Amino acid sequence: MAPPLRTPRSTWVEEGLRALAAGGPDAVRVDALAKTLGVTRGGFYWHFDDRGALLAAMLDAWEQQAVDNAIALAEGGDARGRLRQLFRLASDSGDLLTIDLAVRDWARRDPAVAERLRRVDNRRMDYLRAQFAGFCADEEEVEVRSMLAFSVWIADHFVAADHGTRTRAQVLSLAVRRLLA
Amino acid sequence: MAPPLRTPRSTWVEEGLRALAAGGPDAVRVDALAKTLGVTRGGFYWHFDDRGALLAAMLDAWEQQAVDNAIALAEGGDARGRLRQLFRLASDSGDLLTIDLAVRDWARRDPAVAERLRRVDNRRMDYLRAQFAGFCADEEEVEVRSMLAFSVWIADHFVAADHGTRTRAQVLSLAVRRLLA
Amino acid sequence: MAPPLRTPRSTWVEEGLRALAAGGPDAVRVDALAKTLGVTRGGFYWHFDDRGALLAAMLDAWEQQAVDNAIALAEGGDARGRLRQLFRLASDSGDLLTIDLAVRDWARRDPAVAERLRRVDNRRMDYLRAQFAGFCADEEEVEVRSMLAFSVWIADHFVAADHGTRTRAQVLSLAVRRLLA
Amino acid sequence: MAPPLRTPRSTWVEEGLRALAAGGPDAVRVDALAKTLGVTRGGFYWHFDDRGALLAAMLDAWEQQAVDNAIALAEGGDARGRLRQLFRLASDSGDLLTIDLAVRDWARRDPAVAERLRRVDNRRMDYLRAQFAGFCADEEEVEVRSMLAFSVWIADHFVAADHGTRTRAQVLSLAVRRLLA
DNA sequence: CATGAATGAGCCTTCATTCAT
DNA sequence: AATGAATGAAGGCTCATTCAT
Repeated sequence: MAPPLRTPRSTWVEEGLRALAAGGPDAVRVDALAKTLGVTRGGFYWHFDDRGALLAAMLDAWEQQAVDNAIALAEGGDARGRLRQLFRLASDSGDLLTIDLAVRDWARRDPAVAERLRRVDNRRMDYLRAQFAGFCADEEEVEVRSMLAFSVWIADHFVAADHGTRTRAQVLSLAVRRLLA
Repeated sequence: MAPPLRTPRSTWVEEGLRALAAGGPDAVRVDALAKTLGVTRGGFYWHFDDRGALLAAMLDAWEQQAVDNAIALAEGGDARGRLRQLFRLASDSGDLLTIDLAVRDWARRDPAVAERLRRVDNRRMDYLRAQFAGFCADEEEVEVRSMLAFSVWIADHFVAADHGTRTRAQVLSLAVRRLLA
Repeated sequence: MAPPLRTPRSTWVEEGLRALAAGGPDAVRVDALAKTLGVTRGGFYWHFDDRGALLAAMLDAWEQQAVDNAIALAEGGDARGRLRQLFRLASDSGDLLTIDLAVRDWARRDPAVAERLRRVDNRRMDYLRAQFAGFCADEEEVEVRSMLAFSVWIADHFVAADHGTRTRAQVLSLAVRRLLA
Repeated sequence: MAPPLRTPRSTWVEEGLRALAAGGPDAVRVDALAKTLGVTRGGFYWHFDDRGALLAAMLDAWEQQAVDNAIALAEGGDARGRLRQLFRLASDSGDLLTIDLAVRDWARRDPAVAERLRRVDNRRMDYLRAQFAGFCADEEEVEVRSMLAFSVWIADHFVAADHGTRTRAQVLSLAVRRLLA
């Protein structure tokens, strides 16, 4: 909020990702960002050729973070522990996840974004497969469980239904127990 | 394409839903629709107070369809058969599903839309629960399976990952077999 | 200046040509025209797809006028009389001529404009040739005189030099006498 | 292209004239020049108060060159030879001429430029008169021929018409022969 | 002399909306 | 119901200019 004398490129990217998460790619408007950053929109064009260049930079940053994040989560414990940890973090780390959802939606309309998303999702699935393979001999079983796990993770933020007397977290935890059996 | 002399309200709604599916709520632009319908925007304002009124009407129409559709799918066979049928149709009925995804994304930004989505999703989950209860005694088990099924259905259209030597359809079918066990 | 309730397309074209004459193609700015016409720039886009469409329409209008004008000047008298008339009018009809000069300059930077200019100039030269051929047997002589006449006409508005004790008009008239000899 | 460690004032002026020739005064943009010179616009403002100062300096340089050039062309031979030489060079020396045309056009919109152009054109006409007077007794004749010669020179670059079976150069040469008779 | 960064005015274009017919 | 035309608020981009370093 405090207008820094110099607004580095990265600041624009971060603010852009925030806007993306909040309102989708259409909400990434140059002067909206400028206003939020307390600078004028003219300065933006020092760092970026045009709005498209910002969107591209944002995708780069997101891809970077998404991968780094997956790697960071891998630390410590055994396979089951790592998976449990993954699910726990999924519910928490709001910011990264909201960006993820926004990118996922964006991908439905932009083939280039779809391609990047595929790259990231594949790396995540690879990681899931590696974990399930740690305690699950049948390769087919590994694939199905990985897919179910990933689906639950994604759908968690798109499904709006209630679960009667149980909370969503409870049902999730039951599902996880089954997947880790 | 053939411009009917009179363009009824419903035509605007249908075209609006098509635009929503293709590009999200921001793509529902009055003159874009008018151009597609081969008329000028003037007529629009005879049917609707403003753009917001169209969006509301679109949501009404979608809610109606989404429920009718779930009911229509219930026909014939036993519980397992109905669930299998559900999954089969989910992969096919492109149009309705694309609208569904667009609404789901829209809901993340608009509380009123979120509320409607919750209503619709709850009815769908109720239907799923009823089917699983048909061959599954444990209530907890019913809830978990319903949730997994719904998650897979939703995530199917958001996940971009590949499945190695298997196709997505194959993995899906393996997952369904497990859920129906 | 009085804002008419309806501003027809032709008004934009006329005002555009005025701006072109006064400041070259770069001076044909949408909101400058709008301000002059007393309307908002938004209305412009009802009549034209974009600024380029206006420039194209302006060129069409100019080509039309330039040709009609040359034909209109052909009326009455013998060949020498028509040529004298041409030179007389050239000095007077300020508006059309200023547009002509602006187009001529514009053509140096835009190949499409250059092509149109060539069309118009060729028709004018054809007309000059026809007149000189009326009293001049040698074809070569006709070509040279036509070229000199056209050159004098064009250069008249680009040459800034003085002529000592004589006015430019006097020297011009001497030159014309020689060309008509 | 090789960026000198120090970019002297004259470099900016030369590049400015190049831009003027290519696209008119509007094309003389500070950062466009900077980019071409491989430096940033910062240095520009060390040499010039503002854009206007550069334009003024460009005009100074052009006036200087235009006069030097006219004098340089005067060398050797008799009057007729010098005139022939003038016409020959006119067709060739592309760069200087293109600048000349751009200035001539600019003058139509800027009185200060018009004034400078008048000065330069007058010196050129004086030179032409001196040559024609070398073999032409009648003063009136001298004036008319000078004017025609200058007109042909100027118009040569503004007229777009064709000359049927003859090339423009051929018609020009015929015209010159007549003027030197 | 020069760079990196920013300002602010100005221009082009889009779009929801209004209104007379 | 619909057309033709216009308004006005955004929003994207360019460019002359300024300024700290």
